[in-house]
Amino acid sequence: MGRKSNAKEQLLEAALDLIWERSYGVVTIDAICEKAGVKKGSFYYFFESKSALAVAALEMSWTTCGKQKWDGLFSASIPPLERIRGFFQSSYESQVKIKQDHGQVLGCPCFSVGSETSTQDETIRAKVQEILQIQIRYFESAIRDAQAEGSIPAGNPTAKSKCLFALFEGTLGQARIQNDPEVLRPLVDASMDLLGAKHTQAVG
Amino acid sequence: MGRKSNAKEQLLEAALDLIWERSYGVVTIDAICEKAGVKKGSFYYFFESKSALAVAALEMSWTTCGKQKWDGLFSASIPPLERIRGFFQSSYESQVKIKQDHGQVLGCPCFSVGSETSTQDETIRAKVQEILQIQIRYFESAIRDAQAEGSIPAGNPTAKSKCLFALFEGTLGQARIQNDPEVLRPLVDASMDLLGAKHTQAVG
DNA sequence: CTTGTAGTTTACTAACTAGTAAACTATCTC
DNA sequence: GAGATAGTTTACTAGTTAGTAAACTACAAG
Repeated sequence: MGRKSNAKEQLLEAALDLIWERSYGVVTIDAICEKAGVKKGSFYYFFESKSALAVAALEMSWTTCGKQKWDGLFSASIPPLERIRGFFQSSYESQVKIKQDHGQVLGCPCFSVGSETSTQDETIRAKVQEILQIQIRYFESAIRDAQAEGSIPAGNPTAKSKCLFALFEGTLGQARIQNDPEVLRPLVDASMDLLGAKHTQAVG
Repeated sequence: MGRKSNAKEQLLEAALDLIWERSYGVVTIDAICEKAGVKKGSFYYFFESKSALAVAALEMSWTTCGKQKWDGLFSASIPPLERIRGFFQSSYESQVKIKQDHGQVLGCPCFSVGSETSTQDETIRAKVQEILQIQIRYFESAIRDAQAEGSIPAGNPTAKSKCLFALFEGTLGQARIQNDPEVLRPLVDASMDLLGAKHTQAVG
């Protein structure tokens, strides 16, 4: 009953896009509404604030896009070190494409927004932390598998995964600041170095 | 001739503080003026925009604080790997102190502001990139020295330094998002792992 | 002690921004 | 086709914001 609408989805998409391209603090509700083609009254019908919209947008982005992508890249059907190499290769390719589409390397929306808002907005901070923790577990699982099959030396997989993830996010940040996806290129090999793996040939 | 003033310095300090604590986009010129105890007319006497102020504040922060600190920590009088271990130990301690003073882990102002503004403000982006490139060279030099004395295996020092720096900034970002300086603790050892150094005892 | 210079203060405008209230409209169910 | 429900639109307020202009003040050198 009532009438149908895709305004909520339009707002979520517009918000994610604008915040990713620009930044959380600089994007106004008016700008999000305009990009979404939705009037401000409707915005407040669906969301109580910009903050609430951002949390919902990050959640949506992860559950409807990110998760599938990570599940595929970290599939247990792939040898563990190949998962990691493939993931970094894919990240590089993603940012190349983002630069083509948006004219800029944008990096990781979660980490950027999290770092920007962490001292100002607890709900965004918590959502970002939740998603990042999930992502770290993909690394952890692959590292554990690699250690089990003996392709890298034994060691604390939790610590190693955090380390690898920090390397990843730090490099993404650099790529955004330099607006150059090539900054991500060395990650494929650097990650293997970090884990103590022997060098192998490139991923397909 | 004319009259004396410390308004410019007050504005630079207030701006750096506020932008570091909150974020660039969310801090207004009015807020900076209030914190600095300076009227807006004076602000526009010294700076043409918030962007120009931010560039000047980052520059000042590096030349009057950062540089001395890095010079001391990366002094050639210290064995190369100890420089790196000492640097990460010092970064950890800094963030502990920052959390005590500001109630929050704040990370690296340069990287945070750079990531936030890179798609929006070319002058800030360029200044941030300049400072970050300088910082990477401290790592590079220490790595070269470590390789020369044989305490780590040979390898491309430029690539390794970028890698180490990304690990550093990524971890600082995580520490800010989690508001927990302990996230930085493992960097001392993780950096040695990354460089392929044998484990040694803790720094003094 | 006066004149030029460097910096300060006030008062203002115009645009923007978040947020609200209420009238309005489409669609489903009975 | 009468409600009820779900969503939309308009028009508004009150507060904030960037930026400007011009009068004002302290100081130093001649």
